[in-house]
Amino acid sequence: LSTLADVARLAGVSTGIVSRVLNEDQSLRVRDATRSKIFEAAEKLDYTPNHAARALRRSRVGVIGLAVHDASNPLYEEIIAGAQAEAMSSGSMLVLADIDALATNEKVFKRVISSGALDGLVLQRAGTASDVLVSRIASERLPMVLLNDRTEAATGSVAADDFGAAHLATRQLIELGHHSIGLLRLTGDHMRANVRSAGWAQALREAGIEPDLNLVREGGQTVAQGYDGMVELIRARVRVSAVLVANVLAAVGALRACADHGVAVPGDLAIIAVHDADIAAHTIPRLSVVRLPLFEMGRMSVRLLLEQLEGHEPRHVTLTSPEPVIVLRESTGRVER
Amino acid sequence: LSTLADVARLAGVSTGIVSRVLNEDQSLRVRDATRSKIFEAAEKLDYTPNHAARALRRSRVGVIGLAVHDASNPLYEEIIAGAQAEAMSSGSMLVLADIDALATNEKVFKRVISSGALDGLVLQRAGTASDVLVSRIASERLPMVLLNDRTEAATGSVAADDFGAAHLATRQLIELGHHSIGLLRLTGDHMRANVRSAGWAQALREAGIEPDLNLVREGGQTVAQGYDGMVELIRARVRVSAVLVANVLAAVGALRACADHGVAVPGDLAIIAVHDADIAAHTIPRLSVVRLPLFEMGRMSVRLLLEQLEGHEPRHVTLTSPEPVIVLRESTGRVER
DNA sequence: GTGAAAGCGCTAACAA
DNA sequence: TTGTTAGCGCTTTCAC
Repeated sequence: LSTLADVARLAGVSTGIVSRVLNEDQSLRVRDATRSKIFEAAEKLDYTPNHAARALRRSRVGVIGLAVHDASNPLYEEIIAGAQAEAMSSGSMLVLADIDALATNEKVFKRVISSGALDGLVLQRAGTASDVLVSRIASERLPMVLLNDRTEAATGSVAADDFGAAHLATRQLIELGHHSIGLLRLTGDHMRANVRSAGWAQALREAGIEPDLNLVREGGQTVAQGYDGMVELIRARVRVSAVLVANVLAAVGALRACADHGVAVPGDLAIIAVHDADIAAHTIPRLSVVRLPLFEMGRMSVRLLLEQLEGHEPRHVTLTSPEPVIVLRESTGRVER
Repeated sequence: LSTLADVARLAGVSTGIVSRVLNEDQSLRVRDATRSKIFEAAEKLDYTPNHAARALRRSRVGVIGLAVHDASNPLYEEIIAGAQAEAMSSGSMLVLADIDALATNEKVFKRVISSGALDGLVLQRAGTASDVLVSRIASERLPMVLLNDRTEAATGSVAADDFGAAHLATRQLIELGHHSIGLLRLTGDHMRANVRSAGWAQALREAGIEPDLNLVREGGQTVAQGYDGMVELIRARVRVSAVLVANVLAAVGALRACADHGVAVPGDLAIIAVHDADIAAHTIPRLSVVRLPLFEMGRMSVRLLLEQLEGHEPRHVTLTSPEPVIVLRESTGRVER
């Protein structure tokens, strides 16, 4: 493979200018002829700068990490795509990691983090033990930004309008005529979970309904967890005519639980979920959901990280636009219109 | 952060031995005292070798890429986990990429590939245009191994027993008493697709049934594609009492299509799918599937890649154990027993 | 047993 | 406008 020196030799100049020309150094005045000689030579040799050498020299590798729980959750698809897009457009490479996998091997993780293999890290925490470990280790060595989770001041964060989404969904249920509205909340004590719960409560209060904690269960964020949560709720034999499920996948499981227990959806129980996904349009019945700007969130998270790498102070941004939007399908019953 | 030189200074030795001791160079005889001084110093300074410097020197970065279509497909979860595990245990880092995202930006992709940022690439192709582009570019610059897809000789490959899986599933259907058995095949003309189709055909022939191509449609590998495929099959008004769907997610969509068209599953139509996933146990009705050793496949793929990096010839391996296993749930009807 | 030194490919400060 | 040079942190050969 060809090196800078090869290009310089072929172009008949020194490596110094080749580097500066190829990197489009503005503060450089070159003869046009030289410039083109260099470009031609680079083209001819199919020159690509060596990653390691550049990283060593610049002490910046151009790689940023995105660590999530359960990377194959379809929800992350959009977040990842957004992050990917932003990373690409700034010439960086995005690498995906699973938080639990990272925590499994603390040794390796520490090495990766401390070795300068990454310039920074975007983290989607969920309050687990792995989270604590991973973010403690990472935060003392790398710039970080947190997704939907704003505990520390020293790291950036970006939050979607989780409150608004839950609020909107709940209000929709109320408008449909429901009074006893349950909640399958995200599992754990973290910002996303709490804020979505708060949106639910607030919407109820605004409608003059006192939120009833007996109608709340943990719904998690997987099909299986959603199933279990709904089963609990059904077994509790409380009066509910509608439920807000804080996560689509959980809602898929919840649907199954209803079917297993003879609860008709939407006849006996209306269901609406937070987040959209391919599958939500194909369940029986199809799921009504509220859609959040996940792509934007991914994009913003790496933008904030990049800012920090430029030396700016960490920022906290809450995405207010595009706004959460309701997608009405079958699980909330037919809309009269 | 501390460097090798720092450690050497603190231990009162030269960087040379520090490097060799820390890397456990066998061909080195050191005084035990020296060795411990070095370890202590490294410990004290919390020394971690710099990734870039080491990569530059060794011309090996310790990073291997895994590129798939649709990374958030739950099927990949297992493959990825397996690959991850193998990579970790050999001290490498696995980075995930989406083939279509890569193909989007040929420039960046080429740069990543040629810059030595990756030691090798594991690729899950599906016969798309992106695939062709990506694998052409990559194959001339990097060692590669293909998942379930064995076209070239110059790259390694690992295949699951797709034939066996499809064969097993189809035989199950036959044993259940079905004669008219349809197929929702994977979209595209690639090995996985063709081999699964072949397994279906072969099982039928063995039972004295001539495979009927009128009963075959494209089912793709997403919920939406499966939906469309099944709709086509239903609209064709052919006589089918059972269908093998080549992918679970597609089967989820197929279920929806049946519901939409008044086709009762398993009453009117039995369905069995290839691959298992969390969701298959939560659909209505629950999906019967055949499970393939995906984790093993991921693991083997990076093992083969690592072998190539050691200078061995590319190998092709077909995973025969563990064998495909049937998981009977509801979509094939109750098993008499 | 251990040290010295060269050099991987690149960038940036300084000279010319 | 271009060339020269030092050095990023590490590994490895060769000398002592």
